[in-house]
Amino acid sequence: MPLGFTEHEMKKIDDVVKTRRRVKQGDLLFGDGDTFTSLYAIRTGVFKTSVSTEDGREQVIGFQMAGEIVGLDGIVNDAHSCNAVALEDAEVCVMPFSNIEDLSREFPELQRHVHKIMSREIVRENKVMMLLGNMRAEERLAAFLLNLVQRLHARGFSQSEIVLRMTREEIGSYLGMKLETVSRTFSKFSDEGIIQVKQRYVRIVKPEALKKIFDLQA
Amino acid sequence: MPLGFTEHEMKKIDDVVKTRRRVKQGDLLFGDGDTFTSLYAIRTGVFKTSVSTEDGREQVIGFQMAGEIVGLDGIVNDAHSCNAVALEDAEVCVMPFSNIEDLSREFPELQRHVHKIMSREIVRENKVMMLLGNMRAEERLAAFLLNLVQRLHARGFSQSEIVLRMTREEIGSYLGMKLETVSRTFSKFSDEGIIQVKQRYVRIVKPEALKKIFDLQA
DNA sequence: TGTTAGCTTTGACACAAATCAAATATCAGT
DNA sequence: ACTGATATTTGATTTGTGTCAAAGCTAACA
Repeated sequence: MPLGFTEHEMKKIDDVVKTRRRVKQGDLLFGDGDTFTSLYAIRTGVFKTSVSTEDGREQVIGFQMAGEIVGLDGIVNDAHSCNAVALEDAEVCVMPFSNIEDLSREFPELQRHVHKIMSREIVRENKVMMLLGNMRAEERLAAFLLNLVQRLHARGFSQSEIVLRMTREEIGSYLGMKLETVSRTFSKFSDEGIIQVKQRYVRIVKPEALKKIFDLQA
Repeated sequence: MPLGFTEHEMKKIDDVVKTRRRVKQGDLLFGDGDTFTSLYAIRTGVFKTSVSTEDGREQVIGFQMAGEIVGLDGIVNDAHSCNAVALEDAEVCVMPFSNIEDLSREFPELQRHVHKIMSREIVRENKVMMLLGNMRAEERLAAFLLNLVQRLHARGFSQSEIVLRMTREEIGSYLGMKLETVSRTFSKFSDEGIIQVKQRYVRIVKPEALKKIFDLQA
């Protein structure tokens, strides 16, 4: 939440955020087609969001963690158009969107904050499109790992160690490649001494080498 | 613009939209890094929006036409993070974002409208991610063509005839494939009698066949 | 502590799309 | 209307990933 509010204002804003909901690992926070009522601020746990085709192919569109907002897809049609699944036991703040709209008419700071959140999501997706449209498998995985540690580090975790909450298949879906290719690319980075991998545990040994892969590669 | 306003309200809203700007073919409406001040509603002409890597690869992230809004990427950092280029001579309404924010605090209908526009863009990008991550060249081009005629038809143009405003390379960039592959796929559809192509002119002969390609394909 | 089910790794092979290359067509500007 | 620049098509070949298959690893549960 943004700064710059009086105590009284904070109180009103806090009210929007007071409802909590726990989501067990593997459970849906919301699903494609569900009626849209609220945005969700993740307090703990990691989620994946995904869309599916009729024939059953899944595309993971993002992995979200503490402090991030999910549910923005639902605003336009008053119904969600993707699935949000907890990858580990999680807790979210349920923020009824009508309350958000009411309050953000009252508080310009909050209004601006909401707009920035939506714009940030658009910009994030632009970057993913670049990744999916232009990059090769190694670049994609390098970008993915760097993005992940950076976000984890911003939340007080290690700069170099990651415990992945998602499977190779989910990583592959997000990055537009098959799980075998994800696995092979992990192995390749490991052979080159850039990372250490043991199943879900990844240690980034040479972050510069990863950066090099994904911005020097022609 | 949404309905349900009084005459007086309409007047105030119209004021936001009164500034016009002409953009010549090939010119930038805004570029990556430009200070963000306004959203732009396209009145005439077609734009492409794109992002680039340091090493010069371009990823087209969308083609926008009359009635669509560009510039949402700029809100989060008060600076644009993509380029918007006119693919033909165009005219836009310049809508200073601070005016939009002021007015949408006053008019809940407008506020809701702005939120929906941003959410719609998020949902659109989700679909593009599915396309880039999961589909094969033929499916991508089929989906692209169907999307294009559908939007053109909604604007009063033909259901079956398209004059492309973008090159094969720009289509390829958008769809995550090389221009040669775009050209070959056009030729293949043409050989199969699904479409007729002559350079930028495309006539969709069998729309069902295109639909079949992109939702029946395993 | 054994057993099962679900992940992950690795190998061999196939194939869709990229790359390289050349010919043709079209457009913009003089 | 000519001319150079740009866009498009098509062919030959290469290559990065996908596909299929099998074995190994891990974790959860009885």
